[in-house]
Amino acid sequence: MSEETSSRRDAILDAAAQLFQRQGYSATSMRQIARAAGYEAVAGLYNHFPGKEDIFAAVLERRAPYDALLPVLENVTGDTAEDLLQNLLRAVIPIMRERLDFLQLILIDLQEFDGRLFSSFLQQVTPHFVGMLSRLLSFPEIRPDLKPQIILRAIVSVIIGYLFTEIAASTPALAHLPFPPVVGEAWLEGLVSILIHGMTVSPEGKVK
Amino acid sequence: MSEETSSRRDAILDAAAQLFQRQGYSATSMRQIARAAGYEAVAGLYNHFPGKEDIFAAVLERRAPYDALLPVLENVTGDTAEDLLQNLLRAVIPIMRERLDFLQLILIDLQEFDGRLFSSFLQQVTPHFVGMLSRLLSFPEIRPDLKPQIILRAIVSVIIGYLFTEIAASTPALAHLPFPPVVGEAWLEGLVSILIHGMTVSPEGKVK
DNA sequence: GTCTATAGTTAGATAGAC
DNA sequence: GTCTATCTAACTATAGAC
Repeated sequence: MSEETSSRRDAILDAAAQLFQRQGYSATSMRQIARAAGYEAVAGLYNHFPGKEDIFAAVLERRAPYDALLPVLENVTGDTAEDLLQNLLRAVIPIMRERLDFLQLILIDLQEFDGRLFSSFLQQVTPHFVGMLSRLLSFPEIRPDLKPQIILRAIVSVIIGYLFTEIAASTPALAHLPFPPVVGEAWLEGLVSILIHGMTVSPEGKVK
Repeated sequence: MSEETSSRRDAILDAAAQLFQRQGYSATSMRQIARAAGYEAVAGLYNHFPGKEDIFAAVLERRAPYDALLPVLENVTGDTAEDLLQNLLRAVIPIMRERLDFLQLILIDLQEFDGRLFSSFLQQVTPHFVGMLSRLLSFPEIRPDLKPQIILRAIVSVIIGYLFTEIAASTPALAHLPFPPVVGEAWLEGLVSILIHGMTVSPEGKVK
């Protein structure tokens, strides 16, 4: 494997990633990938990968945000539960937002390969998530009536939901809401605030 | 259009829906649809639909949960904001959970057709969602510092995130969490409670 | 390692008998 | 409306010259 071949390999993966995201897996042909990667003919691809599925697997592995995500889950801290949660979401959501391409690839994996590659991603990430969760639960102000599983699912749900509404918000269909647009970090801050404090103020000023 | 042809048409749509969900759009062939619908040959399909894209569009339209969703958004009420929110989520989430098939079809639409059909769905649903939101905002205990757009997005995010973690929870990769399983309605109740009250108890017993 | 050429298969769609 | 038969085009993958 010389330096030339590895840069060719990278060109293939970059081209394939773009095409898979735009068109899906089955709708993207080996010929399209070859041409986008600078080849005249399909056959060149088979010098680097055994087949189409292997290209997709390599693309997904390459785009997985392990490098950015795992250190955050390992190291995020805070003086209070609120502080920790804010630091977590303010770190994780921008990471995932910059990798919406990875999210799209995961969706393809769920449809075309029954989520096999996604499962392997989850198995590598969840232990780190659980470590973060135990630090969060050690704070006394966390409501004792909430089970850890439910807190974990709520956090993950908000992250996923935020990313999806981010995609949906870019479609023209949602341009007709009778509200002025909210820009930048305000979205994230509002969501964090709701997750931590809720959207209501209890009449007694006391929660539950 | 006799009764026979319309039942044939239904058979085609049911067969196509299953195949599209399992395999995606491009990976599902007209021949597969024809056989699953009881035809010996492909040509039979073209007596009912001009082409493959038209079959997919008809499938999506047929599976869209307008009938169950719109009345809920129109009519849901409550004595307090908490009551209204609980009633809303407890009605909407089971509806969507029973229609996870629709969610999968939407994902296909996002990949294969740039979300064109999803946009049309959103345009029909969002006005009803906004109507519900204005009733919610009329309650005095809703935190005045939260903008309506952010509350709306938080609600939608939680619904979407809940549905996705529902799918992810069914994969074997998540069977190894060091927690006992939570069953049934407890998931939903916990999520609603967090959305309304947050996951922390403020030290002063006062929000923000 | 990259090319030309092509094998072998399958795709969506159609013509015409019945 | 459903069938048999078939068209044209595209697909993944490979063999072999260079």
